[in-house]
Amino acid sequence: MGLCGWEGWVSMPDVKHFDADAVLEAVVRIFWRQGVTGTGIQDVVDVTGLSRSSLYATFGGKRRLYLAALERYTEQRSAPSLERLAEDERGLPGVTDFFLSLVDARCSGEHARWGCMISNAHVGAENADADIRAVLERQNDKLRKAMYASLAVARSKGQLNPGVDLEASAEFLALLAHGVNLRSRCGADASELRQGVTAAVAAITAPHGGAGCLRGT
Amino acid sequence: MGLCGWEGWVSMPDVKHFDADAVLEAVVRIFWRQGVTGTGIQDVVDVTGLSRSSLYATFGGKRRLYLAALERYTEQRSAPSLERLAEDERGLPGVTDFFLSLVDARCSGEHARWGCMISNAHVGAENADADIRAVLERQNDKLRKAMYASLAVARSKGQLNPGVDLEASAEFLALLAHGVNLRSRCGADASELRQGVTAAVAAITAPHGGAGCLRGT
DNA sequence: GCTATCTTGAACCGATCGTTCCGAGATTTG
DNA sequence: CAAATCTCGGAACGATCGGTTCAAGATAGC
Repeated sequence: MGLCGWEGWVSMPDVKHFDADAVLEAVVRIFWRQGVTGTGIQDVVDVTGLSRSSLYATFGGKRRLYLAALERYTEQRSAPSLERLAEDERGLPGVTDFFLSLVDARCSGEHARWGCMISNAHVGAENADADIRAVLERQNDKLRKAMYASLAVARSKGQLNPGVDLEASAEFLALLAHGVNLRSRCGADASELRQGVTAAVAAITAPHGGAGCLRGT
Repeated sequence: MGLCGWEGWVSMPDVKHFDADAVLEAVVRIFWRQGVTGTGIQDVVDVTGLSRSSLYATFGGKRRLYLAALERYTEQRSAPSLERLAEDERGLPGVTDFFLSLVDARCSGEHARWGCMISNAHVGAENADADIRAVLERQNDKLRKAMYASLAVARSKGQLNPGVDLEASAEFLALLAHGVNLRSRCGADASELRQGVTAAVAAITAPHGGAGCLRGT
């Protein structure tokens, strides 16, 4: 913005007096918890500690601010676990781990009952914005593709029930993740959620050593 | 309110000039679409056609108004399909029908892309209210119990995979329904959602005549 | 120190928030 | 018709909304 290199010389009389990254993280947290309509600029001012003018000079406005926070969330919070899932070489155990750690993250620790910022954005008025909706759609694609990758590994390892459709099951597991995120906002028991996701993974598991196929007892 | 029968006589000079039920239905629709934080009293005035004073005299305030709308939604929109599911005697076909008609209702027709008012309320700031949260929890219980009932029928008919846990699977299908509701708000394809829910039901289906269990070809 | 640039807090803008109040008009009873 | 009572439209309440402006303070290079 200031150092656009006009013709050789440029002055830099002052620098930002705050850590823009730390500020954005605080913004993520409040939008994550309260949503965009539930959060006022004053709230953002309060949690970041900087002034309205600095906020607007740096980010531009509520819409741009939320968009920046949403992108940061996807990169820092969502993408890592999705990549871990997509690159997991274990198959179904990777899927199970994904869901169990999801339940943990949603029900305990610092962000308990906050849900997922992506899932939350599906419901709020923010989904009317095309740019925001594009982020949500892109992230949902990532989730589904990560699920598909792990399911494909599971198939190659013979962990999957023969009748399981990879594409459709990836979709259904993605929907399940959204359901977990949503229910966690209302204080759902972690054990209940664990039961649910465990049952879902068990349902697509091949009837080898696990449950199922026991006939006499 | 007016006819509390003091001492034999009571006056009734005027009656309400509007259909309270029709008004509440309009309130349901706007809260359903926009949520509680996204809807102003002015919006309610606009869609109902009556004035602020009548609104407050009849319902009491925004909180009470939303609560009344939420209860009406559960009775008129949610409960019927849940009861149909719970009393369905077909087993898994009943579950499939529930999900397919859910997808239809969420993706087409008058209320397309509105999601479910119950699911939506999980995300909004309204879930901080104890009374509202009680409604959400009660309704989620109904959903899970209805699923359980249909799964129990399915088991008795031998439609279920032997390893399927009724309780846990009811939970997982309830989560799936929330996922469908949530994704529909972002414009998810009906065909995608149908694929997902179909795969979920297929996963718990016994390997009889359907998919699965085909060994040679 | 001087100057240029950026940061920042405070004030202000029009609009909207949820809520309250009152007068005018409608309606039922005697 | 007259009296009593309720309804309801509209104005107005104070507070907060998102957004802008501006002068004073801080910081850099000269």
